[in-house]
Amino acid sequence: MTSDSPAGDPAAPRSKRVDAQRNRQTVLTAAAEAFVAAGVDAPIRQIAARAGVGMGTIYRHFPTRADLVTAVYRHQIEACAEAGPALLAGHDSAYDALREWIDLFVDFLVTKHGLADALQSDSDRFAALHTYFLDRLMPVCAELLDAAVDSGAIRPGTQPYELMRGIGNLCIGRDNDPRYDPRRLIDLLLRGLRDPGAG
Amino acid sequence: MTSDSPAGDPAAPRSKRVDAQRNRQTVLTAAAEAFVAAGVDAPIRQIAARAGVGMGTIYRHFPTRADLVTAVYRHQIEACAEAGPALLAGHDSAYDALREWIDLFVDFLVTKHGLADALQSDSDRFAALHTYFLDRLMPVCAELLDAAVDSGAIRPGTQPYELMRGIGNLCIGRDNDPRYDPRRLIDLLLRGLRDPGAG
DNA sequence: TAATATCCGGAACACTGCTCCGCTTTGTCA
DNA sequence: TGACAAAGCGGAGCAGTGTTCCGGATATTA
Repeated sequence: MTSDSPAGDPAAPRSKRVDAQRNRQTVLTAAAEAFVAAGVDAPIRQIAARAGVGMGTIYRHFPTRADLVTAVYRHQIEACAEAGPALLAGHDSAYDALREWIDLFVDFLVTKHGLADALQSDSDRFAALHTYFLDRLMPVCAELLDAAVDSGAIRPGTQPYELMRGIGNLCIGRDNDPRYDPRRLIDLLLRGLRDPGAG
Repeated sequence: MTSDSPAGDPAAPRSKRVDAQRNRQTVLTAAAEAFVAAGVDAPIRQIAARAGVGMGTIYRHFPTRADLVTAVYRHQIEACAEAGPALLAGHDSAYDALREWIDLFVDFLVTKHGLADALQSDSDRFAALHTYFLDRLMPVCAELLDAAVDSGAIRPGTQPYELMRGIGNLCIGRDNDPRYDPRRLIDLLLRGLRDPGAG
């Protein structure tokens, strides 16, 4: 939002060359397709071939893989972040808002093959992705969590970081094994979060 | 237990050469060290160098990485499996037995860096490891779970596979971030499992 | 149009898993 | 003991991946 606006920004020394802008978009599209087909681990060469560009082009626009993944999913991450306050405002029960937001978050993770895996990957390649997710979504989660605690629906003591990471972890696993549904376990988790002494 | 006994088995055509047995043990020791130092993803070349053998030797004794990991941790997996019935017999409350067994399981996973990650790895390299864990531990978990359900301590409906995999997933992440403790989330999970209508 | 800043492509390097086969060592039998 | 066959060993070599780098192509500007 700060660097993409070519119009009349006096601080911006110059706009990107049009071919560069075009390539950036082409790579983004190709990457999105490749991620669907092969997960966020799709080989760079494969993405480059699909986009019809060289590998160098991808690395110039997106120095790390996390940058590429972030760029591809930015809109959806933003949507998820913005849904938090909206849900809170639209529900009488903060707990219901929290639950629905988590549903959104889980849907996002499980439909992007390998995204949850990447988020918890031990490799440094995805560190920036991890950071971006946390920076953007953890405050939202914290707000919902606090509201639910304040309303007495859930017990205090659980930290937003831990909850988000736990949910993310439960979403790991790209197969469609019917024996494993992350949502059922997350449901259990939320149930365990409820304060038995409150409605 | 079936192939390691060289003594007097009439079905065994011949015992392994002593140098082969020695190498197998050397590799096992080196692998254990490497796993501690670099996780279960430690490069084969590295393990080979540490053991002072060629890569071919490792691949001959342990055709897949899962075989190597399995062999290294076999004793501990067995111990975990055998602890199940013992805990059940030693506790009045099946729920307490289940909880303690899960503690054991979690301790095992979190102390072996990257083991939980490997268990849920998308890669086929670890498929056999996954299978071994499940074959050996899922029946144990099922027994404990059934007993806890029968005693009325927890609600029915949760499958052992789902529970084990969920717990395994929660243990993923090799860092020691104090903000994330799998045990706290697993505690929440167990709390959600309890039948609110029972003691 | 000419000059130059920018960008592109992919060869090249490093690292990994894994296979394959010539050579070495061990066990056996006369 | 000596010789032979079977078993085992080592690591070169192939394939796939991430990442860097720079000569050449292209767009922009004067």
